[in-house]
Amino acid sequence: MNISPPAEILATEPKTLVESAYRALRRDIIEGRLAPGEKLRVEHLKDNYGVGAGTLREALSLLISDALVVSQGQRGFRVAPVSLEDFEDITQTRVMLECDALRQSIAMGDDAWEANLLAAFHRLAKAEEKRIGSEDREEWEERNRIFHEVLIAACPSRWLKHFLSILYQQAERYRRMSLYLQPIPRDIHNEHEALLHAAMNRDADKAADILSEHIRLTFRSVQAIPADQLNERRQA
Amino acid sequence: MNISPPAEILATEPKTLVESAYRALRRDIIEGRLAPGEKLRVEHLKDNYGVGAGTLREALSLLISDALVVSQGQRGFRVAPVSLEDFEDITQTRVMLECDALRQSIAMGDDAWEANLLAAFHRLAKAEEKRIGSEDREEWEERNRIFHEVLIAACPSRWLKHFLSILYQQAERYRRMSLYLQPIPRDIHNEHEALLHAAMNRDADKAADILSEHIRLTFRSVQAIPADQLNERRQA
DNA sequence: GAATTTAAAAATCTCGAGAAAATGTATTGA
DNA sequence: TCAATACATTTTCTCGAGATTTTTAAATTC
Repeated sequence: MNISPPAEILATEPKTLVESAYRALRRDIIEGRLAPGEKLRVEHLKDNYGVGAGTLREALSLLISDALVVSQGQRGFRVAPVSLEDFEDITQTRVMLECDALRQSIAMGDDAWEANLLAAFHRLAKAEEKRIGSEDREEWEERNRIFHEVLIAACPSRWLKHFLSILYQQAERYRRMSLYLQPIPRDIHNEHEALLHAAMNRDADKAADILSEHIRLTFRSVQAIPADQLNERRQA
Repeated sequence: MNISPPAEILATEPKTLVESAYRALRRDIIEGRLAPGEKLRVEHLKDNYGVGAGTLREALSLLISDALVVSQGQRGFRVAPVSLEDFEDITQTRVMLECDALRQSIAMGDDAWEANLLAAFHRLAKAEEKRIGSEDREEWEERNRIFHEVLIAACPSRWLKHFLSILYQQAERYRRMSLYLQPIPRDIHNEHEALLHAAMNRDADKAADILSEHIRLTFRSVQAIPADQLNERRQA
């Protein structure tokens, strides 16, 4: 068997230097190597990413779409700041949109959707087994994202899915702060499994309830982070 | 009296050439001077907007945030295409988000919000009186946007408002196609007035109903446009 | 000592030219 | 006639250097 997620979810090759720099920067921001609020000096960064100044500026402009970078005219770029208030907003907005998208997806999903969902869950479960503090962390992150995307893949609204992809990215940035600090992670596997079964049984109400709680739990674990550690840089 | 809308809604001066080009391009796309799907050649456009190639590329990158421009690596930029399917999606998503935001705004709005709302409606009404086919059209567009923004201004969710501003821009692009072609506009004034009163009376259900219908009516008038006129360029 | 002014330094913003890729056209061969 | 290949043109992408603005620091004044 060769079950794989839908093509539009798989990452495509970067064709230009702008896109490479864009992805590298996005990774560094989401994973916290560039600290929230940090100033992004073009002259300094262009060496790190091996591109020219104009190219880097373009990549930074693209990151404004994702609200991972902010800029004010003549005062350069900064990593978007973080706050508990902001993450609460992200969480609530995401609950509303993702539940709606999930209901639509459950209502419209066909056999292929079910198959993709099952496959995505399986891939995620495999990554969860060996996740204990290794470098498979990135693998798990990727598969978790795909599972959530496949869940709502059958929702026909492109705009809803577009907004959710932005919110997911934002949430991942906060979530990593929690997982990085928290020694005892909650049992995410069971939540995913319950979500899978509710979706496969086409029980939209139950699935939406589980998803809401799933998203809100992440907020609570971030809420527990000491405020002064929220803006810290991680790793090099 | 010097009642004016909240500062964050008022347009700020462009401080850089990138921003100027960004705004000029955005205007030209929304108002249809650059046709949907049209190729945006940097070498050709940089003269029209009086900036260098790099600067124009940066402005185009910013327009990707607004989903008014699309790009594929090594194949340049294009004006985002339009379709009835897309506008239906925009409409539905906007109905959901804007009604939710309106309910929150009605629940949280204070006296200042009421005053701003009343003022915004008054300014809009004045523009509606003399709107019949003159160049005050742009004035009306601006005041219509501000009225809708003030309606939901008391909603505390920044993300909701951010997404709505994107959707509003998109909808405006479609709406202009309809108003440009349609000789008999519907009575938008009464819809706005009913919306104002429901909001001032804090009747969230009624306000949401009116707003839903208000947004959906726009979709229907665009639906009536012949398909072959949807992708046409307007004016020079 | 605090606040304003002045000057130096750093960073941003901007442009035009060159390298890489894609598009369009002509040529060749079946 | 059609398909495939090779060439020429167009366009995109990329870089480094110069102009403008902001930031930093020191010096002056009250």
